[in-house]
Amino acid sequence: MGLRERKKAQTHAALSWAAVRLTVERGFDKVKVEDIAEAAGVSPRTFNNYFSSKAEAIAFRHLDRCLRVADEVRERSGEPLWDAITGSVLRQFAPDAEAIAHPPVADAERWTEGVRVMVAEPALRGEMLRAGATAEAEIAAAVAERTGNDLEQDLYPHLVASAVMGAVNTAIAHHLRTDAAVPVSRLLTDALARITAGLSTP
Amino acid sequence: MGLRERKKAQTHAALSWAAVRLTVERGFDKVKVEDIAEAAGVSPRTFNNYFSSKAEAIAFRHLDRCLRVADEVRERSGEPLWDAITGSVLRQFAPDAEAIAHPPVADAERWTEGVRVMVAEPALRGEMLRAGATAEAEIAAAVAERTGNDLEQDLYPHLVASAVMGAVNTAIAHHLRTDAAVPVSRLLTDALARITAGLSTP
DNA sequence: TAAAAAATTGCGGGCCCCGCACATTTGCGG
DNA sequence: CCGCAAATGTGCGGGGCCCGCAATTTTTTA
Repeated sequence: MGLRERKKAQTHAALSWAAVRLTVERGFDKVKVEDIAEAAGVSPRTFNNYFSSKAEAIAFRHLDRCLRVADEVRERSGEPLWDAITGSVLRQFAPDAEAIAHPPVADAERWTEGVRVMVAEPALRGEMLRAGATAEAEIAAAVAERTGNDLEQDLYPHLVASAVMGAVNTAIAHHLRTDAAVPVSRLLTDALARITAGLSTP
Repeated sequence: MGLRERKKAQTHAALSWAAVRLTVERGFDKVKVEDIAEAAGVSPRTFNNYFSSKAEAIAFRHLDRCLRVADEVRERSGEPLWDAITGSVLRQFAPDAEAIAHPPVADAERWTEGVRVMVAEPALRGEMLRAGATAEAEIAAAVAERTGNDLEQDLYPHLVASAVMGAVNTAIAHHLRTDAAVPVSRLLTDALARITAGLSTP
């Protein structure tokens, strides 16, 4: 990867990180595109060269994580499908590598509360879900690749992808709803296990 | 219901129908809020008293259908859970009661093609998914009511709701992707059956 | 090092959405 | 049947988002 692409990726990350941080701190509609651009050190106009909306910039990190699940499922063709899926999901969502990779936030309490407010924002929920749907398509393709299904004609890979993203969303929502009484990893494994086993019996 | 509420419901329906029709005919970004308001016979300002965005107006009919599924699941407490779910879903989505209830479109070919373009619109996909998520919460509540689960603490009702909406979305997407070779009702029953049975085996 | 390709920026404009105040309509009790 | 309170519709104005376009700066390539 040349210097050019690396800089682009950096700007992408800087913008999306700034968008998330400011939104968590102040709330969605108290952050102007201008603020985000300034925090990332680019002009306001440049912001929209990278993201087509403020919401998209915020959802970008979520999209990225979900897409990595698809990639990992593709790579792990050695183990059984559902082991690969569960493993990939846990890797991306369990220890919340996010929090570690970035400048750790001073007040963790305030931060998670801000996140709660953020994900409740209607405008963002739509964009988050859209990110999930985009990733879902990739996961479906990865599954079809592994199982030999036809991505166009067969329902199975799409059902799997949809169920996986549904389980992930449900687990995360539960985690945010209850106060982290149960570790996310357990919620994720539980949810995925129940999906594979079938939901007919409570 | 008084005359007041009935008029409100009428305006709601008129606006959302106009929004859908114009969007299908011309494409999302060639329809201005002004156009929709005019087609519904109200002022542009009034539009935003009913819907907080153009996309929301278009997704409203989808939301309505999904919410009716939740209602019906609540009502049908006589039969087993999954029978109630499948039945409710089929009732709402199978014969596409939509097309019958409204002034039938002249050129059905052109219409479905327009719908295909419409649902591909990024701005709308987010809003559609958001509608699905809203309905999902209601369905989860309905399921919890029936099974005696705790809506806050238990994962099961949320998993069921998520899987159901996922199945519906997947089936509809499949229907739009392939050219109606298989009836929607069959796709829906198939998808739901596979969900309940478990997805572990292709 | 010069030319080509690509990214950033400023400007201008269209549109969306909302708050506010005012007009209009509706429901209700006398 | 009537007038009044409450709810709804409307016009105006503004803030903000997003994009097309063209000029400018930066990076790559020859």
